[in-house]
Amino acid sequence: MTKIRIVIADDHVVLRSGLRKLLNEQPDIEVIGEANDGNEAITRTEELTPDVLLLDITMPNLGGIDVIRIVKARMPKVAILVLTMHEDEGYFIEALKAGASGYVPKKAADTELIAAIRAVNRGEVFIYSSFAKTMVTRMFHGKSSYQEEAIDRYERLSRREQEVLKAVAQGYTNQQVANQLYLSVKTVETYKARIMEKLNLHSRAELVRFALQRGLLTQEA
Amino acid sequence: MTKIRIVIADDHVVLRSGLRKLLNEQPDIEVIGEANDGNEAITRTEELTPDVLLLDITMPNLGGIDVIRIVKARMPKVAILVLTMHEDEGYFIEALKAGASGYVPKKAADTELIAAIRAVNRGEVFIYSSFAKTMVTRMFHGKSSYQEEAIDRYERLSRREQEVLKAVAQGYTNQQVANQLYLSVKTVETYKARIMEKLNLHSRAELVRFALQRGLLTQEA
DNA sequence: TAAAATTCTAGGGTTTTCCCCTACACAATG
DNA sequence: CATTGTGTAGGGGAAAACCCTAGAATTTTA
Repeated sequence: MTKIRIVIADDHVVLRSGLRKLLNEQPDIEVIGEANDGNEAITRTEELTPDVLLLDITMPNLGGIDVIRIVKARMPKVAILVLTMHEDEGYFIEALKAGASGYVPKKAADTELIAAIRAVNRGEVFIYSSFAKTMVTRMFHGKSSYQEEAIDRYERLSRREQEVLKAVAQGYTNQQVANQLYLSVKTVETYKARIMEKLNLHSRAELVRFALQRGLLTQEA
Repeated sequence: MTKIRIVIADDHVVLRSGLRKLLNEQPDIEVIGEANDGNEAITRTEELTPDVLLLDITMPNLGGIDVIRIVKARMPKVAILVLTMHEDEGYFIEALKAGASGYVPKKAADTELIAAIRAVNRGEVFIYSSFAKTMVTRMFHGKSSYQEEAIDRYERLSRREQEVLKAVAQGYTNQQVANQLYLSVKTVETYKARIMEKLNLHSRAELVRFALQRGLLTQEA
């Protein structure tokens, strides 16, 4: 009997250590490597070719969604299970679209995590119960497509537009953004208008909420 | 030889489970209880009177800083060790002021966490190395008092001012805030001006940054 | 308990910012 | 080679924000 070979990628060392103990206790699971950020996650996965990559989305250097895409492109046989503190449906959908096989929040029970690992290793898609429920509810209320489409469309913003979006959400005036990016205020205004149109937003408040959901606003920035 | 008795309070069940394994492996440490939110942290601590309360700051229902204050007021003998993903100096200082004996980020190594537990159990204050470093650096640059005072002064804002601060940071216009709170725009403008003065802020961007650091901007809100 | 400070509320007038529409060059794409 | 997307920007009017001032209510302090 071969064990399920796992690489854990999470920037919280304490969590990794704990998980390692927890998972190694299982008779059918073996942690074979760890990674501290997105880049490491990719190299470790390529080096070790695990059965399952247990991945946190919010990590320094390289965002988890991109890691999923890259790993899936290079090694489609590695099942990716996202383990995250985000209980946001936006991330959830995106992770699955990018190629993840499962999505488990950190507030899940350890037994659920283990069940998820086994499921994705068998080639199944594991959807954490409360997310499944939320999805159904949202769909009934017709909110799903509306909001998730907006979140999805973020990727279609050009680089400049993304920069402007972030700066505006941070509370800078158009003039200040223009100074930061060495542009005319007018140019910034145009970008902003296009952003609003593309994302179907109608006020700065909505724009800020969007940025928050996308994780664009952090302490460091 | 009596073991160090610990209660773990964190809303991430997976993390708790892992930590439990990790800590119970130590010969001198014993996890005697867990809590899923701030309220539970308090009741568990009162029920079990552990030697050390290992506490996450960001939890639902009751914020960690308040938990520190309450636990310290009711059971001053329990050492509180904060374990958090925040690497923000603001939280750090506040936690210590509120009565925590130590502060360890989740990205710390497991050995450091264990060392910290032993230290606070002995009655020492454990300061994670990088924070100590940051503190010293900040002091040399004179930034410490400046910014931390501002963070401190937040509590001196009146309730109305706090409401306005939050709403403005969320990107609402003064008019929109006024509508939400059933006030005149003019009143909101006055509050905003006072907030800016009290916190020594000079633009919406600074206000947003402040709100972010204070954790006033979250996905839910 | 009286005086002082703080808080809640809001208007007038000026300055700044934002928003709608328009415009053009360049690149990619079909 | 024409349509679409991106980077850039202006003019002019509307909206929002800012500075100053101010009174009533509440709280704190001397």
